[in-house]
Amino acid sequence: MTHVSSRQKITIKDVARKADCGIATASRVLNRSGPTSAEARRRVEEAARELGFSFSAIGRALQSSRSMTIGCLVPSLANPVFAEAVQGVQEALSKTGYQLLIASSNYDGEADCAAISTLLDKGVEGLVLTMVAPERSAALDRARARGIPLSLMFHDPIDGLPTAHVDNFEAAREVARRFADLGHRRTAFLALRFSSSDRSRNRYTGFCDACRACGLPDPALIELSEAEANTPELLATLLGKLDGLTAIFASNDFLAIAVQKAVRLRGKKVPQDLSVVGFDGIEIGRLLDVPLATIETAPDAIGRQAAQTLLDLIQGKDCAQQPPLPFNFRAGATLAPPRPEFRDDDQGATWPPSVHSLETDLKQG
Amino acid sequence: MTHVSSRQKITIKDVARKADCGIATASRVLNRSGPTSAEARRRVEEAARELGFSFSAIGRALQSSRSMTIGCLVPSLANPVFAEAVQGVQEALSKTGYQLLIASSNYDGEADCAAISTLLDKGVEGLVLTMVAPERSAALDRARARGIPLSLMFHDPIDGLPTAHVDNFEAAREVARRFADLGHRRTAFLALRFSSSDRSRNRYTGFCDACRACGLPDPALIELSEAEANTPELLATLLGKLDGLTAIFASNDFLAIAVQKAVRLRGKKVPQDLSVVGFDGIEIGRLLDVPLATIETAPDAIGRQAAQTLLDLIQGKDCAQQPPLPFNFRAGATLAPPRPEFRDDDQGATWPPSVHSLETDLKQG
DNA sequence: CATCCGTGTGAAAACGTTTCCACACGTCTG
DNA sequence: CAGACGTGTGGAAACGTTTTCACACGGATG
Repeated sequence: MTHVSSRQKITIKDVARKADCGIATASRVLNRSGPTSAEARRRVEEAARELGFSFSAIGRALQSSRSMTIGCLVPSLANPVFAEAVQGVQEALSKTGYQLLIASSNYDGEADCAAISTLLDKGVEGLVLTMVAPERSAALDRARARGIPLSLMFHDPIDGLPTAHVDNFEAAREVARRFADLGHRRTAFLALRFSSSDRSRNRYTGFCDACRACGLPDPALIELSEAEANTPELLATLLGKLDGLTAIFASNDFLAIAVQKAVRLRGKKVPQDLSVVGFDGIEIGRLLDVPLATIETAPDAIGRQAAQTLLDLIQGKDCAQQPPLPFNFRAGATLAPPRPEFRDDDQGATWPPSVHSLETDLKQG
Repeated sequence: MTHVSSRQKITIKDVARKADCGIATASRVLNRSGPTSAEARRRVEEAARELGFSFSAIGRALQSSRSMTIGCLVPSLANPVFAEAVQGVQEALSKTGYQLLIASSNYDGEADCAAISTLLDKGVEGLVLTMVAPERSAALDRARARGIPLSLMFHDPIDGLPTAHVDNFEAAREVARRFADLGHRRTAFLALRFSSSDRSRNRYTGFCDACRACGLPDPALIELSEAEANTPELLATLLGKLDGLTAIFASNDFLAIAVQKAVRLRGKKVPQDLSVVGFDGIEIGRLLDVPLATIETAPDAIGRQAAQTLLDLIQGKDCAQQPPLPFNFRAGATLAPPRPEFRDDDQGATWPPSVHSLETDLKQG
């Protein structure tokens, strides 16, 4: 039944020799391509089975220039949103025989250029990308020049590249409207790596846009360092400086939960003293003591759509840009009206405070 | 500067022709292997630059049978623990020029066999695996027979295969001891996909072992279906049936947080009415209203260690099994002594209730 | 009986590399 | 000056496939 551990790789030549036929015939039988006699089929199949033969994808790729591999680049798999998206890509691909070659950039623009090059050299037939700066990336241009099918994830449409995304701008507007409806006026937008993420930026601009449309003053923009995001104490002192703030929109759920913690540290309460809304819709948000209000998205669906688009592209269909995937505002107890005394007060310090002074304050503190 | 979009792939032949030299020379220059004249170097390098040449990894792999690719199989990237581990593998590998080909099994033993075969066919030079059933997997045997370097993640040592793991058994014992020290007697162990995860099983046996050693009755074993895990209401009714239970050990943090939610749903409090300890040490646990007590592990470190071991193996060092990676009990407010009236009471129903009856109850409910 | 066709077959080219080998130069040694 | 040696060099083989091409064989058609 099982076979001796032949350290040496078995090739189709071995099969052909054992079946006493030409390589071409063996190939035809094993691939069910081209005509073969019943007798030849029998002999080849037996030989292949006995030898435990299986094709070398490398030889095959070289000859046919089809590697059956697609490349995927995300900033980091440590971020569950990206990990889920990759899982989605994986699922869509696994039914088709394609394999996934992955790379992560760690939010470094240089690194993701380099990664794309390496993937290209490996002969991937297509690329699913979430980049740091897709607007101008030399590697991306190289890929397009080579005619490699491309599909983006999470990015808003750029340059005619197909992308699977939710409409960050619209989603953020919805949050602003909810704040306005409840009577909030002094709001803030909280982001990590703001400058290196077009997703965060689009959420911010959408948020600002709708604030204006609703007659609210501009939101304060708070850009956190990693240290601040991971240390609720730092976040707490930072929040303390935002006088009169009643509602905060965090650009992901993890930050939103950190804000809740920071508020508790200051002896205040969510939502009475501060309303919080997150983004992403992670499952744990539901299970919290005060369930998190957030924008639900489905990263796995993004991955699946991106993969499907890529497959279509590879097959030559030139598919139009898909509409954005739906998002859903999930109500949660972290969002409520502000305390009455905070309604309609535009007295006191101007709003929003300048971001610059905030940062300076923080560095001093 | 940039070049026309030559749809056609540029090979080393083109470079050689343009530099007016043989292929061998071009190869030697570009690889800095073997001797070359200054003049040849100049011409080849210029030609390569002008043509925008880069090597085809496929051609290279075929010739040298070094694919510079390693395969990685995990149950699912939707589980942040595995995703982080893969990120760790990635990091360790990226410094070495290896690329990662990934596959996920969705907790299906058949699928992970198939995936290993595909990876093998793609010519991976090594495999980093977290499997459903590593004890006996045909594909795994094939890999060993072929002499492909293997390294496992999360599994306890089996069969002489190197593995990067934390000592699940020991970690679980520590939890039992903490329970005992605080005066808990009636405990339970909560797991998802218990039967298909040796990790959960080892935690359970360790937990049982230490319970006995501390003179506690055996813990109740609660094996959840996906539906129960995701629906706090179901979990709540389930908990209601466990009379006298004062402490529960969940085999991951997500379950532990779900338990907290379920307890709240029943109008009870953690830790006063039920102590909860999780496993994994996810960051969010710290930020909860009642911070989660848990066993901290470092999945990325597991990934890095597994990758490093594999690299060593590939380079022919036969490295001994590494000791388990350290875990750390993280104290948290979800763990406290039981209410006094529950101390030392072995009256009432026998403990543990039979798992079977529990399940039946649930199906009826 | 000469042709034509369809079926099954195997040799060989091609895919892009690396590396072995042989060879053509010089320069040094005896 | 004959030989040995070192340095660059390019042709060609090899890696494992797929596919083109030519051919051989038999049966049907003129």
